[in-house]
Amino acid sequence: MKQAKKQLFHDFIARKGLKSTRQRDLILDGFLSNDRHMSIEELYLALRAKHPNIGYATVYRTLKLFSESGIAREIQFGDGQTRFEHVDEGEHHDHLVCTRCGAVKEFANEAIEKLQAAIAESHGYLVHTHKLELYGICPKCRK
Amino acid sequence: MKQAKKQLFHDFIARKGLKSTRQRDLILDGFLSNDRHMSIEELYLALRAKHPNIGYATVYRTLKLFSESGIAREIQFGDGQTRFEHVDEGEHHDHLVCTRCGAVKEFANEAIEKLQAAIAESHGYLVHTHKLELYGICPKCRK
DNA sequence: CTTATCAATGAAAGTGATTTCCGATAGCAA
DNA sequence: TTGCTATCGGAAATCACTTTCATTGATAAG
Ligand SMILES: [Mn+2]
Ligand SMILES: [Mn+2]
Ligand SMILES: [Zn+2]
Ligand SMILES: [Zn+2]
Repeated sequence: MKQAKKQLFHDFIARKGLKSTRQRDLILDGFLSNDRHMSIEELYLALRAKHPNIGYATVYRTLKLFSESGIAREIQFGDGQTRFEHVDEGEHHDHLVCTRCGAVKEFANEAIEKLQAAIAESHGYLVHTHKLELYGICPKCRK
Repeated sequence: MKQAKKQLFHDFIARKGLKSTRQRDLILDGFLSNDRHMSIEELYLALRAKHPNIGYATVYRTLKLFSESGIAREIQFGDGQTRFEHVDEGEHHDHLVCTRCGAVKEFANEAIEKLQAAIAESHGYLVHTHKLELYGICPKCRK
């Protein structure tokens, strides 16, 4: 699955006539082997620990490429940091976010998805994305 | 209803020992008589047209006060601008946002709200807010 | 109706998170 | 191996707020 994403990204690189570079591979490895909801800075610092002179701008640009290639998606939990999560082919989920510790729980609910589609339909909108986030306190933080 | 909100805000001002100023009244009027989902800058520019030396910082601070007082709520549609919408006592709604022209349609769906509560419950989260936004193309933009 | 007091205001400076610029590097086609 | 450019990394620039500070003005006291 990690291999599949590497493959997808390499195909994307080739298709677009972009170059395969050491940095892109490092960043891809870092992204794929870390938490599913990392901010640019978190990934940058993690990579920086092993590769002292990788640039923030390169991490930033490469994450954008991951989004374009379809292996990542930008998310925004309202804490001022843009985060990126892994995208699995044909899968969709929404988020439960702990406002105390930042923990993120993913969930999928077919009934809600259907209701959303019906609402969009009834208002004549052609929906291409949606965002459903529940903010609260996680079980751990509730003690 | 517009009067009710003015009253609520004046009560808030009094309760907090804040001052009633010409600017706060102007901004309140501007906010109440405009679109329900304005960014700080949009409101600032609209006010500025009639009152050339009102400050951006004042609009900003006053909108925060509106939120505190309960007559407004901050929302974030992911376009990088914070928006403020009117709050009606005891009412809740979510949004359909046109990614072409920016049109916003409000909707409320009790079934979805119940499903959300059930999901939070099943994961042990104590939810205090949520965000549900459907992004797509509005009927007008679909032509 | 003054005056004194201190919150409120507006212009400008400061922040934090990107986003872009630019001279130096390094893939990769020839 | 070479030469052409895409990429890189560090720095500068942007953007959307957010705070600072000298001045102004709402209000309570006299
Ligand atoms: Mn996720
Ligand atoms: Mn609304
Ligand atoms: Zn938590
Ligand atoms: Zn539209």
